[in-house]
Amino acid sequence: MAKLYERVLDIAVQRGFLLPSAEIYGSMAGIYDYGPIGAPIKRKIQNLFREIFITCPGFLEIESSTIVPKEALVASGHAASFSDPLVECKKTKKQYRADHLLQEATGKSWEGKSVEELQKRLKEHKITSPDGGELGEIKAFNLMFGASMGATNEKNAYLRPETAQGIFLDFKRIFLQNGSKLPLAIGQVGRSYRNEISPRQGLVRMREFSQMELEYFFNPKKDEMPGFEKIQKKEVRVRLPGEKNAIEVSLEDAIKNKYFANQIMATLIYWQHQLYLRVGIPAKKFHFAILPKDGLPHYSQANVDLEMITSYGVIEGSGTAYRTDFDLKNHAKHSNTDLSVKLPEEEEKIIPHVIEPSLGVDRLFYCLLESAYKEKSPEKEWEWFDFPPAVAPYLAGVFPLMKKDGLDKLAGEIVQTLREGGVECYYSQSGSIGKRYARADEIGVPYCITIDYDSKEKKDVTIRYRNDGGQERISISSLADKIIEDAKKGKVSLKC
RNA sequence: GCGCUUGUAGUCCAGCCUGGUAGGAUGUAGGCUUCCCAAGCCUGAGACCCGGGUUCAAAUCCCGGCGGGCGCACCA
Repeated sequence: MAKLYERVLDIAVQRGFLLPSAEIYGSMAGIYDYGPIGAPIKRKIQNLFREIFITCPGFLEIESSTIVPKEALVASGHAASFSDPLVECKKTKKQYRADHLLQEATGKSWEGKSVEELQKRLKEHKITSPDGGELGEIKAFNLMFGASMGATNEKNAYLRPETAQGIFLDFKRIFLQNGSKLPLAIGQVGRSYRNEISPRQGLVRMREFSQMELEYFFNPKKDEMPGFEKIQKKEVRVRLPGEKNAIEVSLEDAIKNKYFANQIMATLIYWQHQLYLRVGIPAKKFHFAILPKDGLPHYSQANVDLEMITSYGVIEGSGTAYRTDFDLKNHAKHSNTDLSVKLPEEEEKIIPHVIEPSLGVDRLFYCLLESAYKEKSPEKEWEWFDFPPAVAPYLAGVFPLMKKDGLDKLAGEIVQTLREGGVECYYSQSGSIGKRYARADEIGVPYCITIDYDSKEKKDVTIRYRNDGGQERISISSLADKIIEDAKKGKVSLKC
């Protein structure tokens, strides 16, 4: 019995959700193209993020460059922490991290030390591999894609390993151009790149992937969130360090118990909870894991990971990090630029603190595929997707019962009417009507419109609902409004 | 990156062991059929992952590469 993820990924490629990138040249591991069906779904997920995280008054969206100068990533700590010193056991050919082996032997952390130093210490402590073999030379493996800008072979730039850094680099000008006050929230949706040693698990570990991030800059002395009282009783599922199961807890209690650093962090987590629900991930399939202090990334003071439960096991769908002033402080130092700000309420200039939710688009997309996937059943003898209308690739398919006698022409007019009425739809006249319904189910289209001989006389059509196969007769003039109205009912309530 | 395994039309699969015209199903395009949950008939287009080797001859045997799956390692 094949694993669910295997089947889902197969179907995703077969039905045009995903395409293997550069397939005619043999494909590339860890890189996928989004096909004609997948691309609109991804776009809709990203737009839901925008709707929830960026369209609030005072929230801004930017699009920064994907190439980042080397110095910026040295300052952010990525140049050091994204480079793994790997060493091979000559006997078993297994790879180990030199700094981890040293840490085991000496009890102290060797992270970020130079290859030369680690090599010296390995010899000094006469360290052998855990398999008992002799160790080879250390090779630095950089998780970032290097780039050479200009007429040089030197790697003087990198493809960004996260979208966040662009926001920090642009912060000063945006702050000054937008009222010079805090809080200030800047979001970004875009591609990031990590040169994974061995990409696996389809969309879970990719070399090129998309992120949705928001940097919420605030005065650390004023960490309230406007409007928090409206949502403080809302509950999210939280998993505590060392615990296996998640528990339901209200946002205000989560702050009291120090699971979340403050109201800002609690709000940004609640918005993620809403985004996942609106994309169609069932509440039981995800929760927020509180990271223990010693498990934090190099930039973070507090971290909450969104964990998704999938057939791969638990995978990380997002991270919410309290980055403090780490990034701005380091960029200020390395670039020799003053990134502190003068606020009306403060005597001295301060460096803003930042809380950042960082969401993986591709992982969320995958999780959606897996949770919407439906096996064959007595009701439907084919595999289909139960996408909420908000993220379905099309809202409707338009089919003439026969492709002659003017039915095709009338169907073409209805497609036009629907598009003008704001309904994304597609047209198909191939095969029997039942076959076209099945095809629509297979890519998760929620509504099918069929034009028959009566349609010409009575100016009405059949609308067919994906999930129960039910049909009703409806006038052409009210069709677009009816579909839009129905699609809205699939929505979870709005925030803000 | 290491080990095992795998690669044939858009998709699923046969052929490979034992070298000799690549076959089926499904999809797709066109035609016929007043077709509402993958109906039927006719016609057409469509494939041996890439490179090298052995051989008169390679989808088939051998080597290498690339991709997929599993295990190990790695996973900011």
